[in-house]
Amino acid sequence: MQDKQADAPPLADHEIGRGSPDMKLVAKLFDGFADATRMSILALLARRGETSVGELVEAVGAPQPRVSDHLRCLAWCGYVKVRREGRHAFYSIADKRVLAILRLGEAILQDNLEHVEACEVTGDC
Amino acid sequence: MQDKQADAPPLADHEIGRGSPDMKLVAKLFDGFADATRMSILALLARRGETSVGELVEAVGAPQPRVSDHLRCLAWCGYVKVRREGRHAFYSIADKRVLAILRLGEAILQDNLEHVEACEVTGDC
DNA sequence: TGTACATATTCTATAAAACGTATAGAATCG
DNA sequence: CGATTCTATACGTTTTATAGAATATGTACA
Repeated sequence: MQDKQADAPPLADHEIGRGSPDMKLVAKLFDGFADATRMSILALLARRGETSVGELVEAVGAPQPRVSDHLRCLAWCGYVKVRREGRHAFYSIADKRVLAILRLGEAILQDNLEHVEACEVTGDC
Repeated sequence: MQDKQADAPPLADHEIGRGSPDMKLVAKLFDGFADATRMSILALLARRGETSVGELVEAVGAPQPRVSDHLRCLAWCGYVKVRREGRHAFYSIADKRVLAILRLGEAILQDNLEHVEACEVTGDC
């Protein structure tokens, strides 16, 4: 177990939620990460780089319309970008900060695995 | 508009989603950030440091049971910790990586404000 | 020990989101 | 030009999660 308190200074007043102006938007944005299918897609793009929809469908194991739909969602958030070439569409991570968030999330998860797993069993939370 | 491609190298194979093992758990974890009430709570804790439930209720403007419920959720994820003192409960951010994620999320949002806002209007995504 | 206060839990209803199926658009190939 | 492939969209259904109200737990204090 490493030190969870390392790095990252406390937030200054001008950062985040001063009077909670756009908390709904921030939540909306993070919702992009809060789905297993989208996470699988992001993880694949993170490892493979630019990938076609067809390959993603095969790798994720979800029906094609669902993958397309989630890709559209991820594009709205600015997480992925698309390059079209003929009848193919190649997606890739559009913002490297997405990778940073994925890493942080995985790290937190590994330090709290038992808890989060238990939480999932109950359906609560 | 700054360079979104700065920092963060591409993910190595041993990182994230190798065969998509616990993508559901990762998604579950990020779901902690995907709610306006929870985001408000986290933002407040980030700025004020340790805060009692009562103060949070007043600051967030949500009914007390709801705040308590979301706090429980955040605690499950390991995002916040509680210190009990008499009949009071003082919550604080338990993991500074949470602050890092909040910052990254806000930064991405600011670069995609128009898009995400439009996305919210439709109810889609 | 009884009462007031602070926090946590339970339950039901409603709203949002994910799913599956069907289908439409667009481009290449025969 | 017809057929096939790849991707995107639309729709109805089901699940999930949030909100709200009522209530329980638990501590302090008179």
